[in-house]
Amino acid sequence: MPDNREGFFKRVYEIVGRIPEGKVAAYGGIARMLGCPGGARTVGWAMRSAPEDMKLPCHRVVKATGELSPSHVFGDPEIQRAMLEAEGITFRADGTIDMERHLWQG
DNA sequence: CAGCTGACAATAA
DNA sequence: GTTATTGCCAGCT
Repeated sequence: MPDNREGFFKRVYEIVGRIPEGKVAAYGGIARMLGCPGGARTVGWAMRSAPEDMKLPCHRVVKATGELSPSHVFGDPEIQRAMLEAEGITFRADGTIDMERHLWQG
């Protein structure tokens, strides 16, 4: 495909914005949709640079293991947890998400 | 121009 | 089962 890195951000924003409510996507999962299976870090880095103006549900993007992203990202550790809980995401006793129930695949 | 960093993931010990 | 290390892509310094 023609534009790859040019619209990498846009591509990530689009995928993240397509995550349905009550579901979560892994960084590596999104990277895989983009065609970059090893671009897990790049996806996360794109989120960090993603402006709030996009209203991207970054809280729906978590690690492949089901762990939430580092707390310092949202400012407080319970922010993402509360958001996902409000969305209908179920957490395990470890505080990780049930990827088997909420793992979203494009 | 070259090297480093960063919201990860997978493999090895 | 847990911990440590390496690999990946794109943007910055």
